[in-house]
Amino acid sequence: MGASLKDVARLAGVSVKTVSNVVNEYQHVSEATRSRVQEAIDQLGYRPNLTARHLRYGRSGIIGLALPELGIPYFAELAEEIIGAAERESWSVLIDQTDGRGDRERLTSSGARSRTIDGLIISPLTLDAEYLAGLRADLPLVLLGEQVGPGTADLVAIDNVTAAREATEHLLGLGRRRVAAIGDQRVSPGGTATLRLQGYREALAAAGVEYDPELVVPAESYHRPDGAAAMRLLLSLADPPDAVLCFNDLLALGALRTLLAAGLRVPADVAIVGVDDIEDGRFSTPTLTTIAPDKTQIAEAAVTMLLERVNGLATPPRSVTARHTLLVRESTHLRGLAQE
Amino acid sequence: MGASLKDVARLAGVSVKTVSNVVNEYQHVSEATRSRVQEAIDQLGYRPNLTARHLRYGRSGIIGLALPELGIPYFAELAEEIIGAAERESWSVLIDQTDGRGDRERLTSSGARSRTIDGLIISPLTLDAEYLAGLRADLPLVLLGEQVGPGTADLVAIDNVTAAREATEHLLGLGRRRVAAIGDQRVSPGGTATLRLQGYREALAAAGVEYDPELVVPAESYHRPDGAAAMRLLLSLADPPDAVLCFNDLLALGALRTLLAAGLRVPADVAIVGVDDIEDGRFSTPTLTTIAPDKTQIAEAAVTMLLERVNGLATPPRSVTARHTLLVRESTHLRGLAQE
DNA sequence: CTGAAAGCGCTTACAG
DNA sequence: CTGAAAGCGCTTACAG
Repeated sequence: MGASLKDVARLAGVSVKTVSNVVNEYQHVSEATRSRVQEAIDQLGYRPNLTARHLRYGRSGIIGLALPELGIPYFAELAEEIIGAAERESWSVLIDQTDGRGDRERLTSSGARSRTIDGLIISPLTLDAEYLAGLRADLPLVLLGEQVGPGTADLVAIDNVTAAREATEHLLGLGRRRVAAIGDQRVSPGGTATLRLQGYREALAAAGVEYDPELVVPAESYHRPDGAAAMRLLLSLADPPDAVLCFNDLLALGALRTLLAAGLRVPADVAIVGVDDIEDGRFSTPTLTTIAPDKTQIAEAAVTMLLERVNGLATPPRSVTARHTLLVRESTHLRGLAQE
Repeated sequence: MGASLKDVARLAGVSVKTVSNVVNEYQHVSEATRSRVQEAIDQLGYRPNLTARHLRYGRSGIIGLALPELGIPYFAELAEEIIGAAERESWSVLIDQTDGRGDRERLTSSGARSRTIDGLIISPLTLDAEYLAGLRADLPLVLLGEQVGPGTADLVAIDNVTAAREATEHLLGLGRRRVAAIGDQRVSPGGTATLRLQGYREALAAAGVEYDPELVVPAESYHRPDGAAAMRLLLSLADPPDAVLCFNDLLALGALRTLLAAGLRVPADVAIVGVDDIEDGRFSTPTLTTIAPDKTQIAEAAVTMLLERVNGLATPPRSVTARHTLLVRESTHLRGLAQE
């Protein structure tokens, strides 16, 4: 295949060490030697073998990114940011999709446990403890969005309670009093859904609106069809909602579809807020009001913390709270464009 | 850090070769030896070092996937399929984003040229020749969607001419005669856009409708804002269109937004067709008629062809034409749900 | 059925 | 400023 250091050394008539010095741009190589070596490199089309370099260094230069699925825009957008942040530090990213049919199979077949990664950024949204247990014990880990067990690893997340409270306050501020919530999940006790539900309830309580369990609809997953189905359920109530907080934008877009298909007006009849700020919501009709997490900040914090761990940092687990912003768009704004 | 084969061998009182035999499940290891070795493995928590294995084998077990950006749903969905197909063959996927600000910088900084990959699947939609030139000459390559130069590498794509012709015929079949096209690009002569434009023109010609260059609007990139802007341009014409073929779904969703915001009805006033069948179009209002490429087939063909090359196959470049289907939804179907 | 040794391509003390 | 040698952890002929 390709030429090795040894080949270059032979051709240039120098030692392997000298070639290595040139390749790695070390000082103290005479100009004459350097150019002779460079010539040999060009002539042979030599390229360093990173695998060998990694073996020597005891690391691969690759970090893993474990996500439920890239088909969910929020994760795709986040992956984009994380790959960018990692590349800026000269690291590569290997993506592992964890959701869908057969977590276990995939875990085994892809050899995630012993795979060539120096660290892992993982979004545990739908991950069971089993997945984590299957990982190398010494693998540096950063959790995205959600704690798994107490103080397991570094964490970066937005303040979910506050975010949900602000979104709900916004809906209440429009004068709505039948505010529903879509996306409840009881899988993980301290999970995202639980925190968002808490924020929702805090806002209701502060406004003196009674909490009605009937208005809280769970979602098995956070895709558009789940939101659509949940909204159909809410519309079938004797006293249906006039506003909905959806725990992500995909649920909100599904709910929106159900409302429009039922001939209802958004936001005139029902106002909607989502979470994530995916691009879809900026071009739907009506456009979608949402809580926008600072994805760039999340990606950069995750990569920074992970690389610190990879480089040997040994402090107790840390936690970064990323910024979030409520973006008011047409789905809650009566003078919006597409009101008809 | 972790234990090596040597450590296990020492603890079990056997040679390294024997441990390797056990780990790789070779025949001809006595049951007694096997269990003794297995015990040592468990005790030390030994895991094979893949980097070393890869160095030995002369390959990394990793393939690269170079895409414009994951933020474009079509690419995210395709990446999902490709990662899945690769994992089924026990290969990992490293993603390289090529678009956006500073292709060149990223190419250099990420070391794509010498990176640890055994082969590359690349979607050259927005890639310049420079990127390809920067790659290892001996790197097995599969192109996605679009040829770059004649017979450069294996290719998998749908029949773009036929797909565009069918979509246009569908619009003409609704009785529309002012059929616009959004997404023209003159960057690459034999590129996707050129082929789709050709199919569009063939359909017009076959229906005896005169080709009006005014109705063909270029798009610099294929995002929602490009589609929205192009549609605004079309609406400003003296004789605006009553149907639009968009060269991808994102353009179509952008165009849809412009139409609805302008108070027009879709499809009553203007019918729309896209290409890609991304999930967004299944939940927009109205839902989006589209050409659906068989993404699973594309992913599997690409991975299969690439791995064949990696394994030494040396035939001339091959070409796979993937299936596509026209999915008729509300944006061209008058009796659709959300007509109001 | 098992062992001792070479080598994948690199870097890094250790000499000179 | 440059060389010779060891070693990262693995697999694979080659012996026995």
